[in-house]
Amino acid sequence: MTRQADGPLPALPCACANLRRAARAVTRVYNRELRATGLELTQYTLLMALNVTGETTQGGLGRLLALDTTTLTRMLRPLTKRGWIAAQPGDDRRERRLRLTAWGRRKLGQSRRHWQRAQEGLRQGLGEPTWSQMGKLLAEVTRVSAEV
Amino acid sequence: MTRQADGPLPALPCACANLRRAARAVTRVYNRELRATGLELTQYTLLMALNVTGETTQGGLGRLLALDTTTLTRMLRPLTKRGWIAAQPGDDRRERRLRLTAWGRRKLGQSRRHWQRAQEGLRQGLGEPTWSQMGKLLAEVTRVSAEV
DNA sequence: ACACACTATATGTATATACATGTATTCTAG
DNA sequence: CTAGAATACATGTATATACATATAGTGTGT
Repeated sequence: MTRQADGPLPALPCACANLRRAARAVTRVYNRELRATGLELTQYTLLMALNVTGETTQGGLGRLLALDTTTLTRMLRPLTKRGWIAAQPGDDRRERRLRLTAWGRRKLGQSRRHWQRAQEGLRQGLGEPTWSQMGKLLAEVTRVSAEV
Repeated sequence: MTRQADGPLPALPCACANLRRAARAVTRVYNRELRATGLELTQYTLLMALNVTGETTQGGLGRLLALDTTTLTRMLRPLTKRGWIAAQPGDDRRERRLRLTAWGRRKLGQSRRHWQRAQEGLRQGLGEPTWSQMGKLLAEVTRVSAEV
């Protein structure tokens, strides 16, 4: 990306644009650290989420991440291909039940310290009060947007 | 998207994942309102940004939006195709100078009230103090992430 | 003027993301 | 039990996004 020396970026009139711009900027920070692992932030997120939930369905994962389930169909493909996530039909045979494989857990474990460098860097850059404010704020924004 | 009745989504351990999840949820709110206009939020954002800056270069627009300039090459294509944005080489002939056309300004004007419905809905849903907190917070997050 | 570093954008490739629609499966009213 | 509604996921299609690399243009030191 083209870097800049122009000081802080002016706020945009659109809250959504500001949010997406922030997401791009932050994603770059995390991806830079994760580069060494061969995982991208979004892929790390899927493994992390599955590790948190334990076995779940594609729809359940999509709801947790506020991701369209049909988007997940394709996002999961490279991860199942590489053997980090396993999928099999559930008792309700429309469902795909997803779980981390042993390899997936290992991959997640090996990548965690890289992820953590990014996360700690951001936390330090923001400072503790701002950091925890961000957590609360994002939860609230997501809640409000999802319930509309 | 699959809707949910599960109450608030649990926070994820990763700040970037939380940020991206919020961005997806909020983007859906805006896109729902913008649907009637034939513009998507990201396209509205480009028109809005060009309207704010006036004539600028592709690189300048990318820096403003924290978007890779090579990403813009393709994001701009449908908008120039439809005649809302005009591009021509600058005095420095490597540059593409971009500007809103009259049509583009009109399109932006016609779409503004739809955009505003989304923005006002979100603002009301969050309440004024949280709303302005969000503005400051996103500015800070973007600044910190961009300067690393 | 020239060689070389530097900059701005384009292209190749891969993933992320959503919506409309299709298909298989499950549920439910009668 | 069955017809039709509802659900879960897959596919088609379009845009969003980034990075590596290619190309063309600019600036600079000698």
